[in-house]
Amino acid sequence: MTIKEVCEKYDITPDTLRYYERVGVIPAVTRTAGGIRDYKETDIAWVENAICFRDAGMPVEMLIEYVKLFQEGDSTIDARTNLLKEARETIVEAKKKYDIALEKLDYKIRRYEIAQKTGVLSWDDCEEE
Amino acid sequence: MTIKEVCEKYDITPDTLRYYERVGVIPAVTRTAGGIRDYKETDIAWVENAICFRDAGMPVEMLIEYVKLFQEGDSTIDARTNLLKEARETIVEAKKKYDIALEKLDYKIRRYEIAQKTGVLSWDDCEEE
DNA sequence: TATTGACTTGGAGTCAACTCCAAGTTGTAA
DNA sequence: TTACAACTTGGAGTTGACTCCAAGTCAATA
Repeated sequence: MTIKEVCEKYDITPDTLRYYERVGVIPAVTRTAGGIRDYKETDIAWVENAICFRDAGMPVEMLIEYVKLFQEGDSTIDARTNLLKEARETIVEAKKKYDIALEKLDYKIRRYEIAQKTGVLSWDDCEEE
Repeated sequence: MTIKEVCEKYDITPDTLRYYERVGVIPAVTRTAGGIRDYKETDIAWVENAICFRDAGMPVEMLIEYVKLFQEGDSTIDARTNLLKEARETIVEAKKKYDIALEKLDYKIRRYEIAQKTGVLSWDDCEEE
C-alpha cells in the first residue's frame, strides 16, 4: 500500500505519516527496492494504533516510548503494561472532564432554548454561575 | 479573591489566568483601586467555565468567540446557542474516539497480563493487529 | 527514452496554548 | 517609612504536533 493510499484510508496527510515514522511513533515502514514506502499489514496496524491513540490525546512522546520498548523485546513487557495502564488512566480521567463539560453545556443550551422560545432571558442573577 | 487564591483553587498558574483575560477567554476581571485583580463571584464563574471547557478540548478561539457574543448582548443568543451546540457535538465525537482507544488499550493490557502470568507471549502473528 | 507526477530526505516554518521575563507598581509587616 | 513580597504590563520565548519547502529520485505513460 502506498503512502497515498494509507493517507486516504485514514484521512491523514503524507507529512504526518512520514513525521510519525521519523520520530518513532511507528516503527520503520517496509520499503520497495527503490526506497519508496510500501505499507504492509503490520505497518498499517501500527499506523491505525497511532492514530487511534493520538485521537484519544495520548502524547506522541508516549507512543514513541511504547514503540521503543516494543523493539527492545520481551524483557520490556512489564514496562509496556505499565505504560498502557498509565495511558488508560489518563484517558479515563479526560473522559470524566468531558462529561462535566457536557453537563455544563447541556444546561446552558437548555436555558438558551427556553429564552429563545419565551423571548425572555430569565436567570436569577448573571448568566454565568 | 486574589489571583493567587484563584490559582490555588483551580490548580492553574497566574500566567494562564492573565493570558485568559488578555485574549478574552474570560471578560475583564474586577480590580482594586490600585489595579490589582480581585476576583468576584462572577469572575470566578467565568474562570471555572473556561477551565472546564478547555479541559474538554474546546479551543481558546471558541471561548473567546462566546465571550465576545455574550458581551454583545441578547441579540446574540441564537449565535451563542449554535456555538454551544457545535461545541457539544465536538465533545461527543471526541468522547467516542476515547472509547475506541480505551477498548484497544484494554485488549492490549489483558493480553500483556496473560503473557506476564503464563510467562508466554502468545499472539498468533505479530503484536499489533 | 523523455516527460510527468508522486515519491524521497533533512530541515525550516507554523500554530495553539501557554510560559517566562524585565521593568515597574502596590500593599503589608517591622 | 522602608523593605520586600506579590502584583502589574507588554512582549518575547517555549512546547507539542504537525506542516511546508527545496532539491533530488523513482516509476508509469507517451
